[in-house]
Amino acid sequence: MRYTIGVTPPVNTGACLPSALATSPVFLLGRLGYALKRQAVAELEEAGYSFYEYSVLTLAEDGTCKAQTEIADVLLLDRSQLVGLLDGLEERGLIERQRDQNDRRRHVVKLTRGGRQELGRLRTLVNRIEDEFLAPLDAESRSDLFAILSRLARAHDTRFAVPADVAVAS
Amino acid sequence: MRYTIGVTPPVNTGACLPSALATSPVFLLGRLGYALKRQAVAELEEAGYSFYEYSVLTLAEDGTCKAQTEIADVLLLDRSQLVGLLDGLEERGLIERQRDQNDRRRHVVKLTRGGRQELGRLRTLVNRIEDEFLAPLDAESRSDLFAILSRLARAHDTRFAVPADVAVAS
DNA sequence: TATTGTTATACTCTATAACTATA
DNA sequence: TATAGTTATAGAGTATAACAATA
Repeated sequence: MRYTIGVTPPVNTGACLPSALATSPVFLLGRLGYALKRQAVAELEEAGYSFYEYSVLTLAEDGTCKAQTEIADVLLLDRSQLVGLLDGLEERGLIERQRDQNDRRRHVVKLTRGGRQELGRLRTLVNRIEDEFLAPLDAESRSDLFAILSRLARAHDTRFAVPADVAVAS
Repeated sequence: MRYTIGVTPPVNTGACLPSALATSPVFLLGRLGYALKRQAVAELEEAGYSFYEYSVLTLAEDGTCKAQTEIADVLLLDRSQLVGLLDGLEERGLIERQRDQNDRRRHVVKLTRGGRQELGRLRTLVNRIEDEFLAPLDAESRSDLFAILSRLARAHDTRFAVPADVAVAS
């Protein structure tokens, strides 16, 4: 591992980034995104899960994506990658695969009771990591950041589109 | 490649991310950082450079890091990785390695005139990509975002520390 | 013929260890 | 003995192609 926050503080060699890099949005956003995710990946791994497995459990709970292809598409990974992930989760009794009776090629992925419990644990873990990461910001800055990131995400990635009714309801 | 903005718009399969993921800072920040960097990586590659090569050229221009170990530390990559990068840049006449006369184990990395020219081209390229990425935001949101990201970066990564005098001067 | 889930394989990065020359 | 640069190797993660079952 090369870069984490919290667990392994970055080594201060005294050297600083040149401002041409330190003030570049690509560099800033790329580095922060990577650092935060790295931290989440590390702690999830300690808990026995990969970040993908956490994402898959979340998607299985949501239930909008039933078939494996849909799950893979939403998570931007290949169908073939998903197979091994689901195998592991199924062996641990966290999800179940059932044949879709309408189209027997498809598998419907369902979260088990145990899977729901584990997901709750993992979500608590991730929430704490996020809080720690955002700790240097006051409440207003946090909500500003969230609003701006959401706007960018919606503009660049249709998967972040918010169904209007849902947005109003919740 | 799985995820780019601009060049290859994300495929809209109609499926949306569950809000538990879409509203998660880890997911948002991770995804946006990855997407922006991915775009920069893709276009730099078309121009004949890797993102690391672009970073190395920038560092060589800055001149604060002279030895290879220092450059590697600041860019969070291993010394051994840097060797090949510098080989390629030197073959193309963009940088030069000279023995440090005070400590003959060390190499001093210098940007050549040609390297400076190329760096100018690449920086224009990266600036354009960043502008396109931030296009959905108004000027105030952009400066808010930049301020917040900078604060987070300084809090979590000492390499982003701003020497006080430099901060005032520029 | 096209699609779903699956399997097997290849390739790219990155991490690690070991070597040399200098200190 | 420790450090700078280098080289070579191994591993993780990902991309690609091909297969069987079903539509």
